[in-house]
Amino acid sequence: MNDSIALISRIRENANKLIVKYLNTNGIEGLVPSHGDILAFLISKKQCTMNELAQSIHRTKATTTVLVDKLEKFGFLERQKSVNDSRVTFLTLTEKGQNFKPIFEKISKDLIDKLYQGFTNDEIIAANKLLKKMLKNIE
Amino acid sequence: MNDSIALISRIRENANKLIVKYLNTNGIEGLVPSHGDILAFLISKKQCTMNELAQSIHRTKATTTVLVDKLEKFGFLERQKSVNDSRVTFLTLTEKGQNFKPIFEKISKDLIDKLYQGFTNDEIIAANKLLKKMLKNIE
DNA sequence: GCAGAATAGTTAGATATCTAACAACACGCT
DNA sequence: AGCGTGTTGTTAGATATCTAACTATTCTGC
Repeated sequence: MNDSIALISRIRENANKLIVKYLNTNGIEGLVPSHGDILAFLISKKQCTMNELAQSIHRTKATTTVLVDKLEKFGFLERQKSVNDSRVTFLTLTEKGQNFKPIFEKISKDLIDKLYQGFTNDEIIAANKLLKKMLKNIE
Repeated sequence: MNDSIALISRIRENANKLIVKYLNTNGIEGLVPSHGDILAFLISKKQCTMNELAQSIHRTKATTTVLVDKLEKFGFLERQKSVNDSRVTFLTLTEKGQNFKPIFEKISKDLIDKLYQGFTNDEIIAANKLLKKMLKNIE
């Protein structure tokens, strides 16, 4: 519907496909970028509530429930009820989930390398500055 | 999963929400950006096959069928079987669909204005150049 | 202590999107 | 003409994602 937006959409869709491809290459099938976002967040945060998680990955609580269900089923994370507030559920990575860290780092690097192939360092900085400015405009 | 990709994802998601909002504001409810892409393509192309359409909006044939079903149901476009090849279906806008043109133009303008608010002309040109370069890298 | 409001996470339903399979059709070669 | 291959658009099933509604729980003010 609009050239810039169309470009951005195409980049994102291709990036998502690439992420899924990299995940598969590293032996992780059936996951999508949002799953990756969750695992990445838990790698850095160690433990969080469903609410925190939903906010961090910019998804609704309902979507987060489904995403977490699958990760729990695959054995990447665990749920624990809070002892202070029984509405609250904490999430932590299992050992299997923690083993995701090196894979996550590799995929991130490969993705960036591919996205910015042929860019100078100045161009990379400029691109990110412009993207941040766009996002701020459209929030 | 990656800062630049995350930025791009956020921009795209916010842009899509804005498109839907603008569509609603202009009296068109129940449509999503892909519907808009279809109408825009038919505004410029007048008539096309399902295959051409699917390729132009970067969606699979299956998805395109569902999208077109809805637009046909809403009265924006019509299907006609080809007389030369009975597998082929041509799509054309109805009068209601053609009335979408000014709305489409307005939405496009509003969206760009918002995305590039506060940008110099050089920055806009630079942003698009960088985005094209990224897309080429990641295709 | 109680009532009303707010909150956390889940459930149900709808939808855009994909893959895979399919039926009908067209094409090219023998 | 017949056969094998390729093509078109649809159908079926799965899934991430949303909204809305919900239950159970917690919080706040009286």
